Amino acid sequence: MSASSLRARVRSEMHQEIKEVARRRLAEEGANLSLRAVARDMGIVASALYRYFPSRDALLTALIIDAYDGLGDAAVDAEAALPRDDLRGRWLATCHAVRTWALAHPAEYGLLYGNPVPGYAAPQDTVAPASKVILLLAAIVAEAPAIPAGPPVPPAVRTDLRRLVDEQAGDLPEERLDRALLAWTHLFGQVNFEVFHRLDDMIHARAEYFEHHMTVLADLAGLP
Amino acid sequence: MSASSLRARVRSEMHQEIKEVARRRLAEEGANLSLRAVARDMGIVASALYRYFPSRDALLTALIIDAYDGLGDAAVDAEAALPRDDLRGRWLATCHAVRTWALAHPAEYGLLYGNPVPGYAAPQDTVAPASKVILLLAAIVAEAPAIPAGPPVPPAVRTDLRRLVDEQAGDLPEERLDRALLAWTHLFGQVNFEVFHRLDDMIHARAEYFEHHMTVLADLAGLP
DNA sequence: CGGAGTCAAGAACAGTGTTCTCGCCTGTGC
DNA sequence: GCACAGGCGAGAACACTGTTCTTGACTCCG
Repeated sequence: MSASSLRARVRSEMHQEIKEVARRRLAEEGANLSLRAVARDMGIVASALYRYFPSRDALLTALIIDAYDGLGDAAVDAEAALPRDDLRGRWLATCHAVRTWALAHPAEYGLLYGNPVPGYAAPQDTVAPASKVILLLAAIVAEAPAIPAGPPVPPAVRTDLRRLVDEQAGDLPEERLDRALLAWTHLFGQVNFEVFHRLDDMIHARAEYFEHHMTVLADLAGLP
Repeated sequence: MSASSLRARVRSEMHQEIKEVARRRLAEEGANLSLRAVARDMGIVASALYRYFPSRDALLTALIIDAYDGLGDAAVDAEAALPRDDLRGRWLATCHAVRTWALAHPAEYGLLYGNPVPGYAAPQDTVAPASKVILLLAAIVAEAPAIPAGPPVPPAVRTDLRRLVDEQAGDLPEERLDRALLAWTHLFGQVNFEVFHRLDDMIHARAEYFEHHMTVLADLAGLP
């Protein structure tokens, strides 16, 4: 048992190191990860990597899950650091954490929210870590005293939202989940634009720009 | 002259056909375009393509410019079809045109708004066609009778917006450009999520969902 | 201490973008 | 009408890529 766990431990360390090197490569080179380059960086031959990951896609999946976890944890930690009654603070902290993490890990962020990788279909393992941020936003909107009126939610959309609320076993009026989704969409839309350099020559004060728009969304979500 | 234009014409037809085949390949296979596959589809050897495009990146750039033009034209045409005084109609038509085009050309859309291609830096030729949609949105917001109050635009952001307005030789209060940018960000954020299959198991009534959120944004932009 | 199982290496295969050279062949300028 | 420069496609070559399989070594376990 302890012997088997010794083997298992060095194996898991090898897993970690491969992912570490792959992340570095990804950060330096951009989206297309080369197994042979990773192997070279480790002083190893490419085929040896197949002892640890059955394919390049499997390695990518591992990186994606780690990235979702990293992003989700950053958001959760930032949000948890604020007093529970500071709804707007918790909201902005979540948004800032997402932006900060994305700017610090652009390649990994691109893996998550950019073009889907060609032959790659996201396995089921990725859906839980992927939904951390939206759940966080929904939880904050749930506590808002009242949300500003807006156009009525169409019935078909209401059905979808109802189902989502039921699945997550939460208790949240559809209007509020709708606002949370709106904010979520906007948050990642804006981070996308910034990380993918779509704002480079347009907006220079990007931090203020981001904060400003997230404030508009906080208003729209009824956060005091 | 007419002789030289004969060579030039068949050359330009060849250009067109290569792009056509490449688009087909892109639509079927996904983001990573293979020159050799394109050549095979044309019954030609890969190196022959280099007579027409100096590199794979150059071909990609040509596809990207075409795509920006296609998307921009779709938006402009849809917007132009509505009476000038129907501000909200023009707004929604623009949004719908963008969504429809993106869903009809997912791979090309991914080229535009997904992960930046690895070694590829967008040349200057792409900035003009890329800004058609935001200019359209800004023009509509410019005609709104009044925009609803919101948080003040921070000074640094105001400076950026002022500069943008000056460059485009328009005449538009910063608050309005800010709302146009907000809507623009949201529009592409939402289309991104839908095209990249991030809403697949979440929202089934995606058309209504889209319309609903674009309506919220129209309100935010003060469109009657 | 012997054997089972894990590991890394290396060769091989099919595929990629890109470059270069070689003939062909045709549209062009006289 | 003709000679020829130029454009063109083919093909080989190079340096890569992911992936598979075999081979040999080494190590941990009974």
